Amino acid sequence: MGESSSSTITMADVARLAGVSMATASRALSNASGVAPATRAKVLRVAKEHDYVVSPEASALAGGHTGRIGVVVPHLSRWFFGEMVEAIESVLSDEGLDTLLYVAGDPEDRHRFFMNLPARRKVDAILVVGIPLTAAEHRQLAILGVGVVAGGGQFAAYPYVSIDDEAAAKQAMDHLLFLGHRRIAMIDAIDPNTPEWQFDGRARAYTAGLAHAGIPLDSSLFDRTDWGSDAGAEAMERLLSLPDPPTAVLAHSDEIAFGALRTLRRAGIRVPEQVSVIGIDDHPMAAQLDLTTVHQDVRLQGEMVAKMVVTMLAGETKGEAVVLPTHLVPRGSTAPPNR
Amino acid sequence: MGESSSSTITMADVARLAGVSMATASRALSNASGVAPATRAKVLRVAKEHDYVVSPEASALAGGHTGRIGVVVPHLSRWFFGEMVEAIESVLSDEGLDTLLYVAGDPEDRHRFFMNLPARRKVDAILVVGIPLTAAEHRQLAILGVGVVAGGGQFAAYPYVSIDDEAAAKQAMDHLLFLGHRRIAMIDAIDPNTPEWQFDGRARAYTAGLAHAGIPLDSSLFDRTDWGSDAGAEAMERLLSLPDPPTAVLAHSDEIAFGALRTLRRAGIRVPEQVSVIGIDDHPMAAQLDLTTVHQDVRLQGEMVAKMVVTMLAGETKGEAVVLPTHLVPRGSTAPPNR
DNA sequence: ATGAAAGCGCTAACAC
DNA sequence: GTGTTAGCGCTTTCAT
Repeated sequence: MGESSSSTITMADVARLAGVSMATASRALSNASGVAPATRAKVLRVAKEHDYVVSPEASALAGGHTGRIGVVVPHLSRWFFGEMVEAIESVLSDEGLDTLLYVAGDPEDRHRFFMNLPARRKVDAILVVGIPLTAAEHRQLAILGVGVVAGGGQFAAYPYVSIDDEAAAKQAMDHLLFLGHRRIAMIDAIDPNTPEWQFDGRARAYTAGLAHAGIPLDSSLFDRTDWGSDAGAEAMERLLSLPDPPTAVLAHSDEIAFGALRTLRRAGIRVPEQVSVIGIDDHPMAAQLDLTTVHQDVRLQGEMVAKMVVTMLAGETKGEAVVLPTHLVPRGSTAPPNR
Repeated sequence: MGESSSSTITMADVARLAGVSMATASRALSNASGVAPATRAKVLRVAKEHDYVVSPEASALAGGHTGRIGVVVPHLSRWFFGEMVEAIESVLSDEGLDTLLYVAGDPEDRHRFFMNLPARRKVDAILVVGIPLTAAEHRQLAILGVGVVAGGGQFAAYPYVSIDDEAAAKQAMDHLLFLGHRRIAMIDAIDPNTPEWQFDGRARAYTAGLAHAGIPLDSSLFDRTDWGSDAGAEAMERLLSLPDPPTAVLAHSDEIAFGALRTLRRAGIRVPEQVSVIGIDDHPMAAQLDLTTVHQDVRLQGEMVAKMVVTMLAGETKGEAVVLPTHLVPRGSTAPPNR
């Protein structure tokens, strides 16, 4: 009854109670080798009886590692990242590692994160999700002096887990082309000033797909904007106000596609009869909205990238890169063109 | 050029380099009082020059606090929790506190979290989001020996920030009743075996609203299921197969409402002409789907609950509770009944 | 297999 | 205002 006098018990106490030295107690508790089974058992029993857990701070100070992994994401309110972090946390906690979360989405937070490095001396490794790093950021991360693994995007500099963005977008483009579309627009989430040589994979697949089909690129059909459904809605408005609107739209993501669908519905334009729309990601709401899209397994990516850091921590650092497959999910928002 | 020899510099080094004692260096660096401005400046300069940051482990060990807040959520892939955690992390990081994330949604994870208490000795406070605790869990949390603050739900035991669920659902019910509906169904996210005396606020508002309008409760119209749009879709199927289907549906959440809308659309039933649907939360996709709903400010809740722990840590522990207002957002999914 | 002892890097009394 | 001195609770050689 009542809380057991929560007066923190130390390892010294446990050692004494078990009739062994602190060294032995430490070995037993940390599951190290060189302890007689019987001794280990006794120590463990005493520890359990007194509800003892080692002080992570002291352990880290003396031992050199923190047992924490820093996870850096640009957002959490977007489904993709929430799902990813949920999967990562699940694996890490199974491994007895803690997740230290850093949200560094908008430019200001991002700058602060990479300049101040709040994770310094606090983590054993860093997991960067969905943030393609600049050279300067890459240099800053190196200061942390810990391993880095990346996920959910294309990163040459670190071991990573990702889909092939270009391949995914190609699957979407192939679908539209197969249906017979030739006047195809893309709404991309990318800075409008980005030069062609550093287009993201999805944009490259768009231009390549057109080129391959012998369709000249009409720059008015290549709309660059923000991510998010509002941006998608506005982009669709621009596309509709064109003298010769597209018969099909490839959205950089499902969320952008949602916005495009909204604009089309409000304009009274029927999908897919008058305009086809295809997204990428297979967001949970895509099924709801009957949006044709390209599926990627986000949860699996999170699990794999988390396992990758665990492996790295274990010292078996293979500088690997895992690329997960994607596939088309045909639904009701795409059909052959009527023009 | 190259990484500055990352050999970790200690406070002793900084002190020596600045020509002061470690104590003074410590005071200067921790922004404590009792240091001559000039001295402080010098220490700070030396520290910056050598790119020094204190060891959190050592500091925690000696000082007694960790600088970390444990944040416990049931999910992250759902918008509500992602948004909440994003807001919390934002405030905490502004305060120089780190966010230790724990996802304890499904029964198994939840049990493990509360039994093993992985956060023990690792955090200065705990923030529980969206998990109404059982008495046993409450007792377990006490073992942590740190302050607890709750958010996103109704919690009597701790200081908390939340909306008034009953009031929010009442706003929805009032709207439906005002429109003239009398055959109103509710799809609730609650275990079907829950006795009436421990209904959640939203369910209470439903039964109370009916009673107030003199409408007898038809238990076949009160559908209890899981959260999530799939559950909502299935519940709507059940409601449609009733001999006398409802003219309006109150969904426990927007996500459930999304599922209901899907079923209605697939059944070719027009909304709101034949059936009205109203949700609660004002999920970003609600606007997209033109769903009438009750708005709550999730981001603000996250910010406030985070500030509450900061206040608590500062010692000004007011056992307060903040209840944020909600309001109806009329959109196109509700209209007067036609039957 | 076990123990003794030396830190890990810092904070907090307590003196001066 | 600044310095001295104990620890904080553990891990880890190095002995035994």
